[in-house]
Amino acid sequence: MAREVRTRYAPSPTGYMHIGNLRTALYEYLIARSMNGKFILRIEDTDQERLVEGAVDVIYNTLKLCGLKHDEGPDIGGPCGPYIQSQRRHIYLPYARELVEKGHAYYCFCSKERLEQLRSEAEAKGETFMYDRHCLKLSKEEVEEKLAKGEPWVIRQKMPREGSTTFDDMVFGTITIENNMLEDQILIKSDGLPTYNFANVIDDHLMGITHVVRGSEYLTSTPKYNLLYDAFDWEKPVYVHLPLIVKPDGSKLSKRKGDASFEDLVEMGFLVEAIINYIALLGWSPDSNQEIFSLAELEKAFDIRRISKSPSCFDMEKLRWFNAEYIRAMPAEKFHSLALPYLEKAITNKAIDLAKVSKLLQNRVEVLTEIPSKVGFFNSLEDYDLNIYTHKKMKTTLENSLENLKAALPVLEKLEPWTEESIHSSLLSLVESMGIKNGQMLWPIRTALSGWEVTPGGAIEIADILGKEETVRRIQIGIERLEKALA
RNA sequence: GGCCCCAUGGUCAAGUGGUUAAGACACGGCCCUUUCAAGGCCGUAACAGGGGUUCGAAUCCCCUUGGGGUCACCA
Repeated sequence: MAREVRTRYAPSPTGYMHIGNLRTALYEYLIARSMNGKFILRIEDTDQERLVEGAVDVIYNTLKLCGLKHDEGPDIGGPCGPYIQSQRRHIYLPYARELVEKGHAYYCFCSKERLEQLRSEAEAKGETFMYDRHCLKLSKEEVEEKLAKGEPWVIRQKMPREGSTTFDDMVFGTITIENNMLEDQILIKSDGLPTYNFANVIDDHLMGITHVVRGSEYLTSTPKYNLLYDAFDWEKPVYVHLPLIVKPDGSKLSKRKGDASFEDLVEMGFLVEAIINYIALLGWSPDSNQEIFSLAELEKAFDIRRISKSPSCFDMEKLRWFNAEYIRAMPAEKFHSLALPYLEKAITNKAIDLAKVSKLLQNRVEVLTEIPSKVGFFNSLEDYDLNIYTHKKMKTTLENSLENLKAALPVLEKLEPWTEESIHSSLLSLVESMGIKNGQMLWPIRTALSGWEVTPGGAIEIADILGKEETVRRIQIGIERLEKALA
């Protein structure tokens, strides 16, 4: 029987969840779920210099928001704990020592200064710097002596100098790297903690990870990890390297350049379901034409073999479309509850029924944050350019607008009860009796009621929401202003 | 620069030797219509270039070009 599939999401807590990281987490989750496996969260905080306060919470919150429930992790425990590398610090050194004994690694006492100098010398000559194995020559006695003296040390992996290393990746296929390209990388740092390069191998093995899923930037260093697995005689995992997500200009997403993180997108008014749906399709495609996927549907449909190799571009427009699809598909009450915080800020007039405004908005909004800019006229009528009354297609002019507003005013003043239906029928029968086009009546009314050229909803819906009193008042203002202009 | 990887419309992408080269976003047009949306219908638009292999290449091989990644006591 095959081993249980186990994947892991192993972020370092930088306090910033970029879209590529999130997609990696999503794919790891989907691979595990689609194969009845386990999804593990492990925090890779071996870089003490980059620790960020509260960063781990960002990770928990994001996973939770997105519904990527892990089966094991720092917060919920599990059989392979602890799940935070800094809390596992004591387990790595013995493994490194084992490697030293076996001849696959060695102590190095070179100072950072020496290395920096060698590096800059190489750079000056236009060469690629690679550690010169200065400390490999040290005898066992010399090493013991330096250790006894308390000289700072690191442990380096001893790479083979000849031959090549080949591995298979589920998405990129067979990859071969010449061994002489591999540097004797540091396994244990002078602070006693392992580097990512070492810790990830030890932990992945100890945690029984079967599928190592990560960005394609790790492709060229994977041979080093396999050499480690071989040195320990451990079973190697299946590798799934993911193509990068890039910006429209082709460069990769980065925090430094201010590219949107997951949190930013949420703040920008995007729904997590839409974000997940969109990024799932960035680099993976189903075997159907289905575009809209819930997380549960993704769990069923996901297939590693359909991950693409080429990098894909993060397209805000497409995300907006997904977001709009989710907004339109949700029940009106749900949309209203999401829209409410934005509406309450934009509309302070308590007479306005915000639920009705939400109904108007649901089909007209792609992201929640654009709500305020669409509803200001409900709150109060601002001065507007009278030229809006003139509309060629509606066949309206200043003159007939005035005329029609004057005709509508008494009808509306008398109207009882004040409902969308009653407004509709009274206005339309007025139109009929006057023998004019609908637009010639409704365009001027909508203009008078809103003062805007474009509004969510038409004259009737707006009149209903505004209420009789305010509707009449705004029409009167329109009449007065038109009369003044035409006088 | 060395090494590794990638290459279908502006974007996401299907396609695994024989297709009129899907679909989606965006864009344009039309319809619907009280503005704007939504919805419906239609349309513009692609196999980077050059060599092979083959009866036949988007699909296989090579070269070129372009793009990306990687070369840390970061992950």
